[in-house]
Amino acid sequence: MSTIEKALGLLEHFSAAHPEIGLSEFRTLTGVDKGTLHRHLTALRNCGVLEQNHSTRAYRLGPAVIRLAIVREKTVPLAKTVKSHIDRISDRVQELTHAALPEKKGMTSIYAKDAGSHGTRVSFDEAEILPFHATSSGIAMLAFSNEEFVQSVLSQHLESYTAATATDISDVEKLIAKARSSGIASVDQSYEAEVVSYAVPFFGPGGDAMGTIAIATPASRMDAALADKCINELVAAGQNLSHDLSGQTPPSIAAIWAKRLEN
Amino acid sequence: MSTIEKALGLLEHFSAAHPEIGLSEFRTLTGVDKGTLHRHLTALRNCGVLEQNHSTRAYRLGPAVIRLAIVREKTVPLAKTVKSHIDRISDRVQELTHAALPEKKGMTSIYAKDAGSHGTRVSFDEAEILPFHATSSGIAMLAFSNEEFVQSVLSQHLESYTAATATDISDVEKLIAKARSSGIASVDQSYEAEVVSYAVPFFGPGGDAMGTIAIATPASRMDAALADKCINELVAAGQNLSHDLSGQTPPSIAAIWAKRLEN
DNA sequence: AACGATGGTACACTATTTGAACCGATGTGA
DNA sequence: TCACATCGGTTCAAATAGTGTACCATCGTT
Repeated sequence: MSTIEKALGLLEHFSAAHPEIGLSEFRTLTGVDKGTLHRHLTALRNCGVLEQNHSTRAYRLGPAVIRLAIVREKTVPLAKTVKSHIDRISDRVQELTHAALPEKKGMTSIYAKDAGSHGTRVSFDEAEILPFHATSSGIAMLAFSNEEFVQSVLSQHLESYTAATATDISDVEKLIAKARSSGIASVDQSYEAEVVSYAVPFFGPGGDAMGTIAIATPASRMDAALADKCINELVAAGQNLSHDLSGQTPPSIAAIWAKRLEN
Repeated sequence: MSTIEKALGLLEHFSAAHPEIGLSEFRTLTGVDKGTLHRHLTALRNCGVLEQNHSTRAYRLGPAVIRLAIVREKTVPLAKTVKSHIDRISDRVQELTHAALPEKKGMTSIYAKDAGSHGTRVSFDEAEILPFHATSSGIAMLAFSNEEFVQSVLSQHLESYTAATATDISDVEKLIAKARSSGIASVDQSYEAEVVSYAVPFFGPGGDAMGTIAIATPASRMDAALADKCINELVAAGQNLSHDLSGQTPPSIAAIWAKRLEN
């Protein structure tokens, strides 16, 4: 693996829950030698990708990533487009709705909205990492990605989060197969207890899945009527969002989705 | 220079005006060997920092930067804080107001607002790179950065943008000295003709300048009264913004600013 | 069909990266 | 106060990964 990939891999350890990481902590997180780590971290700091807390010397993400994100958004106005669809669904279904993009370790949510006024609601943070095998977003992504990527994900350790988490490769493959045939992924309390969710992918130019949109609700509130509503909204949004991003929905999925909306 | 820095340096070539860059174009931009470039670019692509246009094979910024920016913003809520101050100034002065952060090649604007309803207005793009020596933001930043950084900037070629651009080191140093003594930087049509601007830095914890806020107006509209208004707004915002970011304004500047606001 | 672009690849050479050992500062408990 | 632990950071010989030349494949154009 190139040093570039090793160094950039370090950035994956930063999250909203873990925004600053010191040298020693990095060593325990990664197992990489201290000297090497230090050189990588200072290189990243010199580029503005990281900066250091003056008092603790711990590293955190730096200002350079802001510019990159702005330029990216001007290049591919994904956040803006996604936002409008999520807002619409959230408004109509009155449940937590979010969009996520694939990263190495899982899907990372880039926007979430909960318009609901219910007493119980699903808690959720942007930039959270959602494991592929245990969340509807992850299954939806895997179901419409190339087999090579699926296998690389499934060959890693499949952590268990609740009693219902699928931790066997064959079980996850069943979820994937079901998502492929139905055009929609669903999981029942497999990542967080008392939370069920549905997800669909959206497609970019070239017909490959770019990311997912999902609805998560408390298990107690989910029934056949709500499930139907969620699925219809997601399928419609999957089509429209792909279209807005000048993407191409693969014909096979387009057919399944169209059939779903007829009913 | 480490390979990490070389590779990440490639990202500087992407901008809103130049969102996709092919291999050969990169070669002419950087002068780096094609083989090396290709390996660096694919490494960045593997990390999600870049992605490739399917049809043209050209590279553009990838989805990974979105997550990084979200996490960064959750770590240091700069954009949010800056936005509220810019909106306020823009509203009160009715002229184009923006905030910028230092990058290697110059200041990059992260947020801009033009509340003005005038016939003439300054055109402006976010993520634009503003050269240090020719813009008020750049001078404001240099004036309150360490001397080592100032010299590294001044020792590079100082491009001329208008007839009024300061291209001599000594001329730029005069602008810097003036900004240091007055607590505010100003340039008169030195980057774009018919545009004059004022800028102040804001400070982070540790008392070092994190970035700048600036007002730019058409030269025709600027007079002593408007200049006074701009300066007062900027100075007040420089103080407040530094405070909101839990930063420390260095005592010397704090004194100059306080004096300014007394009048 | 030859040409000139383009993006991408293979391999010998060598320069960069690596990691064990070391340094200095800070903090802590006996 | 002292010894000890822990922190971030540095050094330098050994080894690995990076480099650039040369070459290949594909696409459009002439």
